Amino acid sequence: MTNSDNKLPNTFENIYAVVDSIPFGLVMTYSQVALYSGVTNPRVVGYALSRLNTNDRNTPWQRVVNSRGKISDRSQEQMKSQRDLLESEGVCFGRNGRIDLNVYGV
DNA sequence: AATGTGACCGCGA
DNA sequence: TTCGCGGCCACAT
Repeated sequence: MTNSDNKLPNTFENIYAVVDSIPFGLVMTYSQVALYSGVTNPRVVGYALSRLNTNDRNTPWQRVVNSRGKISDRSQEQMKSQRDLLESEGVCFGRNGRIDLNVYGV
């Protein structure tokens, strides 16, 4: 066991681990994921998730939304699939496409 | 080593 | 209430 083996796992691994822990049917904001994974800036979480597209994992990326309870801007295609996936988990979207974080938040 | 970039967030208008 | 702008930090090049 060398000293270099003591270093913490890289940021992405931490982020993915937290996202993996989000329960079925619930959502977390980027800020929350950042907080729980030890990252200071929530933007990094979005960055990590965007890189997830290329790595196939069973990570429930759809359960991460922004602080307003809305799906973050991206291609229409991706946004629609995220919404579909969440609705299939029983998450209800309000009138302006918002999720009530007091109900579905962790 | 330096610069660019982003699935964010909070605040002021 | 919605919209625009700046600040933030870690990954990519």
